Amino acid sequence: MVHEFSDAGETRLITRVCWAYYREGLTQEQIADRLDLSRKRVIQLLARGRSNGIVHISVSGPEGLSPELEQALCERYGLQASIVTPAPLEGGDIRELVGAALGDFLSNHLRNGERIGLGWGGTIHAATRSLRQGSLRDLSVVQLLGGLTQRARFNPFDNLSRFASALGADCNYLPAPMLADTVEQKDIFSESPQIAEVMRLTESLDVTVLTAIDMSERSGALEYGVITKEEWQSLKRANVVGDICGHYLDQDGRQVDHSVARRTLRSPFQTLQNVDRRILAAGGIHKAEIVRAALRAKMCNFLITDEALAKHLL
Amino acid sequence: MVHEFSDAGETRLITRVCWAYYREGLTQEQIADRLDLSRKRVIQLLARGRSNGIVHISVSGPEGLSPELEQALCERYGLQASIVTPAPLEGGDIRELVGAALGDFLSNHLRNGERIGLGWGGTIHAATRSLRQGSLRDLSVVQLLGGLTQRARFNPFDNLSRFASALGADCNYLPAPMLADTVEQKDIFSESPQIAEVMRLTESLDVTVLTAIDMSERSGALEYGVITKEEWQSLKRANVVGDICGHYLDQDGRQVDHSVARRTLRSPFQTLQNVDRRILAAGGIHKAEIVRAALRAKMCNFLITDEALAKHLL
DNA sequence: GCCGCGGAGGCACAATTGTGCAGATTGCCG
DNA sequence: CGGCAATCTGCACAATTGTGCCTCCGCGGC
Repeated sequence: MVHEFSDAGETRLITRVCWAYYREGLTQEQIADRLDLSRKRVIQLLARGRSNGIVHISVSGPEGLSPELEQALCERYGLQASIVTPAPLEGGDIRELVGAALGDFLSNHLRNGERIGLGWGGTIHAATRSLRQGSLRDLSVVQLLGGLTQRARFNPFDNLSRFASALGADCNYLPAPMLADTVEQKDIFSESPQIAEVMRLTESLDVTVLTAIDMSERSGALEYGVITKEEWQSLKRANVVGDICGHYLDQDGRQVDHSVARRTLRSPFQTLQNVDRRILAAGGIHKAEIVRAALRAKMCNFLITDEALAKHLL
Repeated sequence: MVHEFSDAGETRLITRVCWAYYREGLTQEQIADRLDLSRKRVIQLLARGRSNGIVHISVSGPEGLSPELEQALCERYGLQASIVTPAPLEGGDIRELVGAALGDFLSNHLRNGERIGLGWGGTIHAATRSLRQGSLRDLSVVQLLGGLTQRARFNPFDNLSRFASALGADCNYLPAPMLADTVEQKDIFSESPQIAEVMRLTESLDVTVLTAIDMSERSGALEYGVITKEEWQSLKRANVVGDICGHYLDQDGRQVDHSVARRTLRSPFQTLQNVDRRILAAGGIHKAEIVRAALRAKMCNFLITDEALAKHLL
């Protein structure tokens, strides 16, 4: 975490080693000999190459991963495309898998010069590790909702910076808390020139990458202290099933007017709806309700999810 | 080679296994247990997934593989882009490496619905193994020059069919010999409706994938019996340094009028020049002269090559 | 100068992967 | 029905890869 940006020579070496290993098919030992490195170091360089996107491994059949489910989701909910990752054979973190699929998808889907709005969460965090380096130029990334104060495991700021650095994109932070203490405070933030400027950027996005927060006990909202237990209970009483980038929805996809919602600093609903390509990535059955709500509200036209959730939605 | 197209269930299983291995990170043994397969079979399925593009491994730094050389080539020869693969650490077949880079590049570069003209040779053969499956739709591939009669290792027909099946593209064969016995014979072929129709297709290509044949002793032209030893000598005397898809050039990139050239059945020079994106993939210093000639003639605006040849060109 | 810290190399061992071989099974053909 | 060929399985072994541990070295603080 300390030297996020290692020097260029290092990157060079990683590329060379990864090429020799994955393309030329040499063994680690051969590479170590030829390049005069220890085998240990070769292993380490390979690992780094994999984790920062110099090496990119994608898996996809001719018609996608789970053709029927993908097809069915598209038809049922009027999506432009969807990706359904196979159910994990072994426990494993679903966010890793869905995130990997998201990263893959974005690597192929984005075009030079596009502006991307970014949500936050474990899924996006995982996606950064699957973004392919190179190829794309002049991207910029914009934060869609405020940050968290404490150093949580997944912080929108951290999310954004990793994502941007993986793509070599410009970074537009929204330097404000996700949830203000009062509506008045939120308004003060919103009206500050810096924040208003970033908000304006969200009016000309090419793509959004959205994430869903659910209201279950294991919800990230509680886990990372976005909201208090009391707020959580209050939201549940108001029939909220979760939120998409700070927009709280009931099970039919209607926005719920609630104190928490009014105090949340994020790009407005209409602005998000106007974006051409809206990608929602979420996995795990505990997110079924909120994802269904998002689909009903047409908040996304691309869905990336896992087999279990896909089946629940159909 | 027998069951080129294995049944869909097989493909399905491969995808599943590859996903579990490369994405979930399970060991082969775990996968064998969960899916009730022998470990041997898992290994085999993984290998098949890699070789037919279900699994795709790409290696590329943030600015490409050899940024300086790539940059320099673009400037010197007015290319839109170029890719230079690192020099192999160990012997190894250069065509495999350049071909892999070509496959990679095409996987990212092609767009839905495009029509691709295809040359032939070991490089293209290798590229088919690096084409990523899925993502692309409604492509079609057109053969740019005639085929060979004997079952050589790399036959344009074989090349084309592998390439097309890897991309799920339509296939347009040019059912005629690459080199006719006489000019009259060639004309008869050219005028036959079937062949004329395919030739017409080459007038509306979006992309061409060209290959260079050199005139050295180890040239593919001799190796695969395209031309006889006598013709080879005669071409050399006429200052021919090689050919690009049946167009024989001297070292300055001028077309050479020679009996062999006149008898070769291929898409005309002007037609090829009119194509928007013209990709030439060739590696190895023995191809330096013909590649330089091709660059001078502006036959390509994308070049994929290896480090050794790139340095020779600069 | 001394100490502690962090990174890199070397070594050894464990896990994983690749491959060859004998034997069983399947399906096809005569 | 028997034989044959192709394929799969289980097993064993070799190669490759991953990891922990110890040591050495350089560096900065005290």
